Amino acid sequence: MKFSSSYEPGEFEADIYAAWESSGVFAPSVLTVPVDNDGDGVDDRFEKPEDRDVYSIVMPPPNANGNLHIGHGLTIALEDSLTRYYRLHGKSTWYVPGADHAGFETWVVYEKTLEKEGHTRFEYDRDELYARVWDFVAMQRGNMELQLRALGASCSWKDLTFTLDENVIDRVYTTFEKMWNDGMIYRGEKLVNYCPKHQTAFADIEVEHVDEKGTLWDIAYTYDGGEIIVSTTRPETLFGDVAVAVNPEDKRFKKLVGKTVKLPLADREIPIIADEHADPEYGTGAVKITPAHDFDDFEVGERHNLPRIQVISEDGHMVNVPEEYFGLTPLECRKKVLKDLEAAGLLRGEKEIEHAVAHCYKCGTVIEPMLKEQWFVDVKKLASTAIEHLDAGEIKFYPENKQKVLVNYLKGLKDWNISRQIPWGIAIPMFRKADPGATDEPDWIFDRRTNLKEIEKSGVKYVRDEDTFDTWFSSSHWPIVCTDWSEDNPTPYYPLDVMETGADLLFAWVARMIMMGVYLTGGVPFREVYLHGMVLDAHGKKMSKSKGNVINPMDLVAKYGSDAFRLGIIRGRSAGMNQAFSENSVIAGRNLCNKLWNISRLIQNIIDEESGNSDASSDYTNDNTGEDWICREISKCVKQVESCMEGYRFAEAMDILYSTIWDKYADWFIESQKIYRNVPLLKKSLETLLIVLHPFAPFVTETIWQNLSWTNGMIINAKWPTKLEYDPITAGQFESLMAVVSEVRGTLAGLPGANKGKKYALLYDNDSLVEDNLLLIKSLTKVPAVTALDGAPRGLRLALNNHELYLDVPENVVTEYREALTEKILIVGKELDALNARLMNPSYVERAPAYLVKETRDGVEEKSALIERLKQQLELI
RNA sequence: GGAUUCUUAGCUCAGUUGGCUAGAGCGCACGAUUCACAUUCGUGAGGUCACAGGUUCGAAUCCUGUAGAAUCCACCA
Repeated sequence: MKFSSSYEPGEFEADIYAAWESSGVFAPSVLTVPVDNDGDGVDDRFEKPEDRDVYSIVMPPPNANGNLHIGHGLTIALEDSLTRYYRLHGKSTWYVPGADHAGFETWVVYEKTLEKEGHTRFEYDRDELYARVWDFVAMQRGNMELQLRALGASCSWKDLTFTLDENVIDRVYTTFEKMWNDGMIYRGEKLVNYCPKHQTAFADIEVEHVDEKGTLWDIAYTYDGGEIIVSTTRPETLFGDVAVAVNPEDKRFKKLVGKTVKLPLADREIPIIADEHADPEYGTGAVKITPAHDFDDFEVGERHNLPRIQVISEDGHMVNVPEEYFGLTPLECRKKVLKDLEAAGLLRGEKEIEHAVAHCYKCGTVIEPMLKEQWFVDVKKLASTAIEHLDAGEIKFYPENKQKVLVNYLKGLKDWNISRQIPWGIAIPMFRKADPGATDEPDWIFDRRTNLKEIEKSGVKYVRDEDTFDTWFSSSHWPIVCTDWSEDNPTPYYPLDVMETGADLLFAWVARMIMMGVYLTGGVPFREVYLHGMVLDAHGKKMSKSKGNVINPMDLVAKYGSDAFRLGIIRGRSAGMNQAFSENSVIAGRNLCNKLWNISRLIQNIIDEESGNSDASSDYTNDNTGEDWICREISKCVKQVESCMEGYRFAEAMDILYSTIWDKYADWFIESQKIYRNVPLLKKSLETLLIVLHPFAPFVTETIWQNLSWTNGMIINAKWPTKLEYDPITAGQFESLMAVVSEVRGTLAGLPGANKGKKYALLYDNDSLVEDNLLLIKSLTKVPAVTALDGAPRGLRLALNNHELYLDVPENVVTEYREALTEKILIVGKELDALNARLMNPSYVERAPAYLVKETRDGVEEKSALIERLKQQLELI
């Protein structure tokens, strides 16, 4: 087999992925695990999750017609590592890939291309637009899926779920119908966040609040014998005022409550009312009430049963206003109103203030609160049931604190506006009676035939609602639709083992999946939630196109390989934390892959040289120095990786693997095997490390596996290793040897002056550890010779270890070394003092655990002995 | 305004219930090198763990406060 001198990922990755995919290994092997709970001979449910041998996880669907960004790269790296890890454990794993129609995002892109062609959405009806966007998406689709493959995602492609798939729409309609029947859906005229540019409403969560400077104007509203001055940032909405509110506790205005005042610039009287909303401390303490254009005022209006007067239309122009203002944009109107107020002597002051202004998260346009009839979901029950399940600890969160944050959010959750005025989405299956006064039939009926503009029921004509669902409404079904769960067809893959996604989606998505899962299935949709933080640029700044600091994951994959990217993106990352990312960590990953490749190359060379040893790995025995030790270290590594994966500590698992492979396996064990060759152990140990690394670096481990002469099948299907056998005493002895080697190296490198780094022979006196490992020590330290001391000790005594060892350096060099030696004595002396001080403290000796006290005592003994040896050496000079 | 989190080496970050002399990668310095790997090997420098108190035999870790940073939520006209 061929191992070139360095690992070239580009030569292998595509073929390896194709081999996995065509072998069918991505699909789950077990479909049902029936259990007969009550023993009546009929299977009535599936195994409890903790007993089952399946593992399920679904992919947060990337935009179907987009490209993957760095965050997707992280998502895939994490989810695929989990999937592969549990597959190696023999579980039937199901990683369901997805593609998102990305309602609003895609719509914005498509609307731009429409504009470029000189058209607007208003020229077409909904079905036409839907068909056009469908084609538009189909044309661009596929990139994302290729990129998932390039990242090594071992997901079950035949189960790919698109958010507009028929079964998704069916499920959403079924849910909507159920909610409708349960009385949880209502049509309400409410103020919604409305983007005048996109002409659609948004959920609260889709709105971005930005602190901005604004002006607060004081305007006089007059009444017989006086005036009341109100403060407002939006004078143009004055025509929609229906009241002036003052705080009931505010003594200044107490007498005025109940009076009416004249609305400036308009011929209308409005009442002065008392409401807590008015803050005596803010502005003048009196506030105008415009229920149709302000969220607070809307609520005040509800409390006081006030009318709602809409003065800004959905396309952003003034309506229901005096003629001279009609048709102006709100901004034009504001200017004119201010001018006219000033002329009328009613403008009493203005002041700069800072306040939060809502913006469209996509185009930045200021959100206009707009009175609209929309479908709402009553969330009270959904949220409270979800909270019950969360409080019962049915979902474990990583990081832990997110559970509290989520419950807090659910407690304050407002009713959910699910109507969107965008054609690209799932149509709302509701129809309105064409002639409101005609019959006793209901005004609205549920019907799935959203492809029809009109339907007839009981002889009454109904017209469809043209709106579509908020994408989060359908997305909240994701665990259910991906696992194909249904009332009559429960599956062992539901609930999911884990939901992995970005921490920024905790509210928008995770919260809704939980509410929906609990509502529809009676149980939580996943057992655990792992939330990753944002991937920031190398300087800890958010990546954005405008800043030009966006890193494209595919560029890194092309440059360093898929595994390098995966290793790099996971490194140094912990749950929920936004963390910086730089190419350096990818380079470190690439280096590890290359290291492993070369380790394998050397081992294969050794095996090729040892004739007749190309059969599958067999039993091994540890015969030589270092072998028990590496078995111990690998066993330790496997165990630690297991515990890390259980706690979703990916970065830590990787660190452990990195140092085991590099600092232990390559630097010590492989080096020692250049002297002693234990072919069965070489095979076994390499296989073990390859398997344990495979979840993180699937391509290189599989490529090596395929290139080795003795391995069978594919590593993706391998069995997770059990511990390697070793003798702990021998394992410990090797550490003494390592310490000796390190001291020789360190001492040589630290020799003074021109002798720095020069190699001198190592002399030993009556030392079996050294005597038994002459060749190994010579090879590891690169000293010219390791020989028994003849005659009196000479040269430089190695004092750190309790061995009688000397470096055979000339007299003058020893003398020059004196200073370094003195310094060392001082340092060790300080350490000894610290230990002694601890022992002098009676509380410590009394109250600290015995093993610690013993360790301290041992330390004192050790350090004293060391100082003794160092002093002897000094005297020798 | 509220919530959550963070502050550890030049940089990016680990440090699981408090326990010896606080770790890693990258970077840096010095040295090595035909014989698996320069994507290499060896050695080393670099930290009053943001600050101030407290609890404890013992604090990077727990508590309180201060300062700074980030994210999310929020109706301040």
